[in-house]
Amino acid sequence: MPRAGLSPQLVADLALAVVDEHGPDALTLAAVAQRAGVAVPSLYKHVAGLPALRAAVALHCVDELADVMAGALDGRSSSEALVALAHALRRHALAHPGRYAAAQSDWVREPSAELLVAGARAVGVARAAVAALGVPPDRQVDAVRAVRATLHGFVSLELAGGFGMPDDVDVSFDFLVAGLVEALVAAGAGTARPVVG
Amino acid sequence: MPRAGLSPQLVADLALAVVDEHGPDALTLAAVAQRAGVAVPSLYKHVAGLPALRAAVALHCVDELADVMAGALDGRSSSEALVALAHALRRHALAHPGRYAAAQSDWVREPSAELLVAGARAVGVARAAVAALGVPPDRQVDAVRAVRATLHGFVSLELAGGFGMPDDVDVSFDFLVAGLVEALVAAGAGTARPVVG
DNA sequence: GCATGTGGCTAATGCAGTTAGCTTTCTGTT
DNA sequence: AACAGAAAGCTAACTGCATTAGCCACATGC
Repeated sequence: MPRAGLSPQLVADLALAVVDEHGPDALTLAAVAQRAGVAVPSLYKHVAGLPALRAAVALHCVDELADVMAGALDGRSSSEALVALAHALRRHALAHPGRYAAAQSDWVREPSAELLVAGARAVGVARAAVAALGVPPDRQVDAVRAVRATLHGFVSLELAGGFGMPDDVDVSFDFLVAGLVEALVAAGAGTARPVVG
Repeated sequence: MPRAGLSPQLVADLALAVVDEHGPDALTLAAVAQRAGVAVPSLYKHVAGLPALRAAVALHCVDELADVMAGALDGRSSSEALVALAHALRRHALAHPGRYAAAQSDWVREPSAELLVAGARAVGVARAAVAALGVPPDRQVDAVRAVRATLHGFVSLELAGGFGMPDDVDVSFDFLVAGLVEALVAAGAGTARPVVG
């Protein structure tokens, strides 16, 4: 019985590969053990159980998503920033649908503090984007919620195969993002000159 | 061994109750059998298995959602219709989170023809709403996708507990819906007078 | 009043996660 | 170099779930 040379990191990487190839629902200890060339209980030497493995994968995916979002903002301002964020997020989700799904908050039953921090970082990036658009502070929470709802709604419907019509989905996304930017800019303008009109 | 008097309908109703109380993930044959006061294999006399039971529940939930949406449109026109649809959908989802989740397309692996028809009906209602807003036919697919993405995105994030900030979620929703209506009206106006401006 | 079909049941199988406890291998100290 | 102990693998066993097979009893129809 030669040692397989596992480690918590390697187990998490294998789990990530499963999620990448077959989606979060396919993440089972059996699948990971098979990839590791190891019996299922052996995994418990490196990870506390399935929920812990899920938590590790989710943390990685949320961090990655936050990185993608932050990278899109880099060097851009005003509406360009939000548009770039939107496209970067969708591109990432389409390229790694399993990871995107694993980053959603309903996949892990009891989120750890680390996971909450990672999620907060992603939200912070979105907040920076709406701030760059001129949305005043007292509207930023609403604006961030609008951004998240819009982008997540579109991408999750698209990934779930919810768009049956043959019409170009890229066009629909551009349409949606344009409307979002417009609405947020208007909100900014509205509060920027509160009593003038 | 007195007969329990089950029927496919009754089994589906019990399944719906499980989904209502504990969410779609908690729907197991064991849970339904317990409610029915019956051994698990007995259920197979009335339903083909767990996937079939899920399909039945999903069909009911999608139909119900389409009804709610259609009911909101009743007697309303222009932007009022879409606003009413939005609030009716969110109200229904918050009142029956399990049913709303069960109505999503990723919950059933292989949707039946019936389920697709029910989904198409819901989409048709959304299309009627955007048409009432003056969105021209060649923009309606984009508009419907925007409506679905916006509403589903917001509601699913809210149900997943994704909104950590203490700020009023009702206000955020109104903000989002107002922006959506505005963007769709603008799209209608834009295509109504294509070359004038 | 019996024959039949239907609606229950128990038993058994397979697959998932998890725990316990054993053995082997690596490592680090003397 | 030898050995002690920790770390990493294993098998065995248990639980909960879905599913299938096959049995038995009730209810109905002739």
